[in-house]
Amino acid sequence: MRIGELAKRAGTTTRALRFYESEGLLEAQRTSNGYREYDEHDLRLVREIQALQSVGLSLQDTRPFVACLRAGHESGDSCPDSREVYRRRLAEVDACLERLTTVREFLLARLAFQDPCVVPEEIQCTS
Amino acid sequence: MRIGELAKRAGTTTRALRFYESEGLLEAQRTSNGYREYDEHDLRLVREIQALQSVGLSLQDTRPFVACLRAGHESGDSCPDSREVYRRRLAEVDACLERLTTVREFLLARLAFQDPCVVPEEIQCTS
DNA sequence: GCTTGCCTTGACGTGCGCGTGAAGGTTTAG
DNA sequence: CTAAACCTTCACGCGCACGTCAAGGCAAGC
Repeated sequence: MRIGELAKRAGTTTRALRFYESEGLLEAQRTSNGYREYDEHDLRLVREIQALQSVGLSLQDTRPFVACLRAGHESGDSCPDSREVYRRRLAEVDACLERLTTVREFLLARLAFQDPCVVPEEIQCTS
Repeated sequence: MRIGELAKRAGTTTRALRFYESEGLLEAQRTSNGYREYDEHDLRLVREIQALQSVGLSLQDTRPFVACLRAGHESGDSCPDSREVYRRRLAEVDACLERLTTVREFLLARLAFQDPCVVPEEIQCTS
């Protein structure tokens, strides 16, 4: 399939797919006229990238997973580097949960006109 | 006190304080030479802004609190608008907690080689 | 053969919030 | 006298994942 169809099936845009390629995450065969040609394997790869992004991983973080799939593994998360990324993200999420719980208590306390509780230093909590 | 001292006491920069002023959050008396002159009340205001930011509120969100203090109230969060901001942020935080909990379960499942669970659509979870 | 709609590359723009940097000048402190 | 602190305004940065536009090449239906 060509890039437009892949984009449609993956629910994204051609621009995003070309961007992934420029980042070395997605490779495409080329037909004689220069068009990119993809198969089901590529669709799966894009879906993997999307799934990883949806749990808050950056595009850079998806590299080990892509490499793992390229190396022939059944799933992208069976390689050590991928699992390390998972562990790192898990630690981030845990820190975020703790932080947000504190924030929540602060808000509840203020709404209840109680003493303000102390909110500790900042942590990045994204997506 | 002048802007440098206020910045130091509040643990911020003179640039940030001027920025707050440009946003209408902080007002200053001016001495004859044009220098900004602040008092303890202003320091308290800056600290309030910082506290609100630390629980994930934007500078815009701090406006009602500042207005409340300006209106002469003892604390910035005793006015209806301020409390509405708290409630809105609380709802955001709750959505974030739910989302991050799902993400956490996804990561744990993948790390345990179990079936991947579905992660729902994205929510902004910042600070 | 003409229109429509794919596709190509490349350079630059966007959004967002929260400031920061630089330039160029005046006042104060020691 | 000199360095540090202050003043103003305009513009720029940052992080990241793309979006937008430009200028043009193929393909397929009518």
